[in-house]
Amino acid sequence: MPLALKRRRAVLPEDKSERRAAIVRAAQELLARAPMGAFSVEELARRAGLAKGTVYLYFGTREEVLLAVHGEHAQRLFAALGAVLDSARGRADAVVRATLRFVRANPGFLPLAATCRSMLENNVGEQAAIEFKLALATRLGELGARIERLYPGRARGAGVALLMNSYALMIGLWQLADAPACLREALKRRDLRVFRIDFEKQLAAALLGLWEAAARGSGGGAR
Amino acid sequence: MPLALKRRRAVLPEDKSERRAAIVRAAQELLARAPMGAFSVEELARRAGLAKGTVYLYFGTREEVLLAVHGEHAQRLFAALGAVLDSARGRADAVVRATLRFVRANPGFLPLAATCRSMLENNVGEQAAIEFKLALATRLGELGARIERLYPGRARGAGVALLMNSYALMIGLWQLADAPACLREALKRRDLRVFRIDFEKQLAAALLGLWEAAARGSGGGAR
Amino acid sequence: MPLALKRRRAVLPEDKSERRAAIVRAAQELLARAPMGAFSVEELARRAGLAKGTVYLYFGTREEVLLAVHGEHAQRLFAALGAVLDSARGRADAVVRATLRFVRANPGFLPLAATCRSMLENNVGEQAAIEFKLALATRLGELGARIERLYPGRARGAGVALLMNSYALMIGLWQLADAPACLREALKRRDLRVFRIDFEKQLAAALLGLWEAAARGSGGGAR
Amino acid sequence: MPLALKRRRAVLPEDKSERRAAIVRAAQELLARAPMGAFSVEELARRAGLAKGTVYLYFGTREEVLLAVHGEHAQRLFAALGAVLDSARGRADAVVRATLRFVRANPGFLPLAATCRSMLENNVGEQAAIEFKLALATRLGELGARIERLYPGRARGAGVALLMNSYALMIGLWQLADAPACLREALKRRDLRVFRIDFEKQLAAALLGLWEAAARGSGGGAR
DNA sequence: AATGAATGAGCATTCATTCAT
DNA sequence: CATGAATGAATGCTCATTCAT
Repeated sequence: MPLALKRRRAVLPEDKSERRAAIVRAAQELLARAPMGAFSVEELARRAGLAKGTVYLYFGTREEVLLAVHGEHAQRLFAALGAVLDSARGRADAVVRATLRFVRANPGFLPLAATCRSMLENNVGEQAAIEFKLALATRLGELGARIERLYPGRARGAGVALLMNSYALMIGLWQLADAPACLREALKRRDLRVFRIDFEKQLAAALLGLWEAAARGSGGGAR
Repeated sequence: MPLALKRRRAVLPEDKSERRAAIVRAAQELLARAPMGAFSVEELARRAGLAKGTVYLYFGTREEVLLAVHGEHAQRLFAALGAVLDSARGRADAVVRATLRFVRANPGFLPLAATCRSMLENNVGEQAAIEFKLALATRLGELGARIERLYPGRARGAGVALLMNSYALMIGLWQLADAPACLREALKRRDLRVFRIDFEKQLAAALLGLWEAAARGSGGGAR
Repeated sequence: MPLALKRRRAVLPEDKSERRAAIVRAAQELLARAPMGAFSVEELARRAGLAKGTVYLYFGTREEVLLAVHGEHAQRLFAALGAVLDSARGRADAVVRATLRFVRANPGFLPLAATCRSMLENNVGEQAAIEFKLALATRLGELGARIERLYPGRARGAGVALLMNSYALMIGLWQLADAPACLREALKRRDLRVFRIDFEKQLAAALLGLWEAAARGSGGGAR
Repeated sequence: MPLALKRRRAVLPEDKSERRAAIVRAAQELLARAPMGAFSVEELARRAGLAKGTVYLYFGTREEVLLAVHGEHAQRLFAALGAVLDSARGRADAVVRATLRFVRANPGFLPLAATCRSMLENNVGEQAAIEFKLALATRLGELGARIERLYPGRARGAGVALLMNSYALMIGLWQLADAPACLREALKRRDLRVFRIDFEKQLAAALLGLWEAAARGSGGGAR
């Protein structure tokens, strides 16, 4: 005699992916509060209105949920960039503005992205990891190709490299710029002023350099 | 009732810092084997030939040991860059070569650097965090200033910004490029070839772009 | 990856409280062997045939288990006193005899009672502490009221005060009288004979004085 | 080459006992701040202006220091009672007043007394335990005898028993009455008002009953 | 005698994951 | 499918005590 009220079962495929999405959504909300994957599966399940075990029907491990969140972020970022490639024909300043807009609108993105690799390293099934990478790979390839078409004369692979360098700058600078709570106070000291980084400004400048160079055809064309 | 053959006591200040250094060294060795701070204090102490409690005489928490390792890495990197600014007058290709040489010679550097922020966030005393940042700040400031002298006409702060962007690129690209063990195999798939990144090549190209631009005076000069 | 032969699950509320009771019982057994809460949660769980983590499904901390044991003792003592108030109409000698009988039958009671306060101080959640006190408060109030009805003319609160004084005497005298192991031998010395206390005899005499006075109406009626 | 400034050596016996006393004094100060032996040997030594190791030249274990503090408290209490037996010829109300005055003046006394037995149980050498008890035994015997002389007609041992019962009441009631920090708030609840004990009032009443009965010759005369 | 560096036993607690119901 | 009770591995840190200097 089960005492708890069980959720209606998700039988249809669409119900299932809706449930899966609900979990990802709950994770995003939790991530917005406290940065980094600092929530328990218990919390996640509660927030999604499910039982702990149910989460494991849709995801293999806790980290796979985070990976899904990250994947969704990434898709959204790709979409934003794709849009700007269309609308602004890849003008560097437009790309940079779009990127910053995205970062601002998704406060959970950078903290999560910064820990993405250790997540994969730690506790993600091979299947899930491959699927994640696969989804990225496709979009990344497309986007890279479009960039190469916009900036003709670039080496094969220059578009993807540009995207990757941009991504690397974002997460790298964020790690540098986002002061941990325990240092908030100390950063006011004069001798630590080098670390009072205006993240957006510095990122904007760096990205601009990258994309303008790409547009002009100098540098960055690895691979 | 503690009872064991004890290490010779470190009474003099120089002995003490030698002992401290021994702990850092042991941590570096451990870090070389298994990536990321995946060693227990037990292991660390054993490797340093000390008792667990002794580690806590020299460091406040396990993470502070890691921070010290990272700090030492960073100093070494600064030294390498400083040398090349002297010898090669800051020529971009020399800087890039020195950077790659450093990265190759210190395999523990990037994995640790990539987790540095979450380390600070998690379990490091304010004191230790400040000292760490302080040591960096000084060197960073010096190095930045020297760069600005080499590349005249740059905005105030352009040197430090260049260094930070370089650092960000390094750790960002590494996170992107260094495939977790569980993906080694899968990366052979054709549809994942975008992620078969030649880290050194791509980093070299990106850094070159950055430093050449700085030398020329275009972009990157935030702050 | 947890893996073991698991206990049958306690799904129904009644099963759950049975499981909870099993833990308390195991603690009592352990307490009987070694005095004072000198057992690890590990031991406790093993004895209860559960995993360590399961203990924490039913209790918030190790100390809350001890508190539950103490609470049960106290309820039993109240029951014994209640019975004798009925059967012997509160005659002092009967109350005293019942008390001694209880103390003898529950060898773990006094050692635990004597440490009860420092337990609460140390590691008990507010919720658990309140529930514990609440359960006591009710019974204590009832019992006190009944005493006041038996010994008419007593001040409001005299019953509860009498019970508290009796309790205080019990644990206070026990602390004085129960020689620690390391003194067993030494107590044979002539010059320490003052400390060779016949606990039961002295407690009986003191309690008798207290209750007779209360019955007669002299003293003790604080609050 | 010892770098620290060492304290002047205590060579003469009087210097030694002065040093010992300094340690006890430091412990008392520490006990006044935070109740129960919640200070580390480190703190104790620092406060006494000594090194940790030095404490162990004068005391066998941390708990032996606490025992010495308790012993001193007890001697002081005995002195106070002795004085009042002289001055007031043992009048019950005077004894009670003196007791309360002592308790008020020595806020560390009751918390320490309440944990005294578990201290002896836990980590006190036999020698130290015997010496402690011996010092008490003598004074207790004397005081008991004087009481018996004041209240003639009492059984042999009635004086000591009265003192012990009084002591037991004190510490027992204190344990009952002194609400742990985590309950301060909750005690305001109406259903917990039984536990809002006015310690001094209840102790005074109980003690008065005890001593008046003793003076009159009824009860309490165990042993 | 005094110092303080070195020792290491000891342990509660969390929480991702499983799987019986 | 959904649930949530049960599991147990995993470990940083404290601090009383010792003893080389």
